[in-house]
Order: sequence, then structure tokens, then C-alpha cells
Amino acid sequence: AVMILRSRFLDARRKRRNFSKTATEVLNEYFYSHLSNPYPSEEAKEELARKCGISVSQVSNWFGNKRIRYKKNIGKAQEEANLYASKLANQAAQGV
Amino acid sequence: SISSSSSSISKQQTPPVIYPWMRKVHINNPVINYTNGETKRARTAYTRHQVLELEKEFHFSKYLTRRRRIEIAHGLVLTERQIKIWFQNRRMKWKKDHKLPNTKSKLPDQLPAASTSSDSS
DNA sequence: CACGCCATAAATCAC
DNA sequence: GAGTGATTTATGGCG
Repeated sequence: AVMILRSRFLDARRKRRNFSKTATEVLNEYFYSHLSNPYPSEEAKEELARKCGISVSQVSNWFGNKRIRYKKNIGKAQEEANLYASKLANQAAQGV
Repeated sequence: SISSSSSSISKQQTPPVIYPWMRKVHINNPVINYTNGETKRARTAYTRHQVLELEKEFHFSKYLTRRRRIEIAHGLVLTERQIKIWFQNRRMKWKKDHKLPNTKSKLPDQLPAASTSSDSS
């Protein structure tokens, strides 16, 4: 009985924390700069994980959720898409 | 430096471009639509009993013989395919849990007893 | 050929 | 209550 309660409280889902703003920023930049095929390779995932300070699994989760939720609401996501598009254009202009 | 060479200067301006990956792919038969216009794929949630039994079986053995699979399927009122898939998924999960969670995990093997964790039951 | 592994989809959970 | 990270069912490709 105690074990049940323990496991329920230790369940990873229940102590969820949002990623840092910069991490989300990095992930979104990758996503929108690869909008035609937002499927990062294993190596790319590792690099993203490193840059974001999260695990590769978490990167995979993020892209899985992002893809599904993007295509469930393509119209609404356009704002964000444009936002990151201009951000990238700005970076490119500065030769980043 | 793996900077993507895909410097496609495509016209921005809210492109209603629908790339192939954006299309729904698993929209097969099992769709349930209630009065609303929504048509969703049904994803059956297994009962506690079913999961418990499956988990028990998995603990006994990570792999199933054809024979055992049939028995379980009948016992839990699931298809053989569902049993097979469940074990595959379970094996994947097992791998994920048992691979080195690198050196930064903060597993509470010894929780800070300072806080007054008033555990009651 | 049936089955396992794997990445992923899609729905759903839990916070 | 929507948002979001994680988990649970389910598919398809490839070996």
C-alpha cells in the first residue's frame, strides 16, 4: 500500500517543470528553421540536449509534442513561426 | 560546426505551406466522433487489472511464447496483437529506465529529512 | 514469414 | 483552464 503511494509520488510526470526560456528558445529556433522536416538526427538531438541542459529523451519528447501540436493548429502557430522566422533572418543578417 | 547549409531564402509572410509531415497519418478506422465535428483515433486505456497482470507477467519474463501470449490475451480480453505490442513497448521502457541515466540524476535515495514531511496514511 | 527493435504518432495524464 | 512535459496505446519500416 505504501509502495503504491510512493510510486505515485515519485512518478516523473508529477513533478513536472517547464524548461528554461533559453532552452525553449533554442528548440524553437531549430524547429522553425527546419519546418520542412523537423526531425533532428540523433547527433543533432545530442547537441540540442547539451545546449539546453536536458536529456536526449526530453529533446525527443519536445519534438514529438511540438510536431503534433503544431499540426493540430497550424493557423495559430503561424505567429510563432513568423516570430522565429524574423529572428533567424535577423541572425543571418548579422552573420551568426 | 554543423551549420545547416539549407539557407533556403523562401518567402516568409505566413506561408500556408503544408509539408508532408504535417498530414495526419494514423487516421484509420478506429475513429469515434461524438456529435461534435471531432473525429479522433481511439486509444484504449487498459484497466488497472490488465496492466497489473501484464506487469506481473513481464516481471516473470521479458519475452512471450506464442502459447503464453494466447493465454494472456484470453485472460485479459485483449487481442494477441495488443499483448505483443504491449510487451514491445514495455521492453523499450525497460531499456530507457535501465540505461545509464548519466551522472546528473538527482534520485532522492536519501531525501533531506530536515523538512517536516508529515507523511500520514 | 512472424517477430523484435526502433522512431514516431496520437491521445491522454498530471501538474 | 490552457500549457506543457511525460507516459501510454498503436503504427510502420526495416532487419
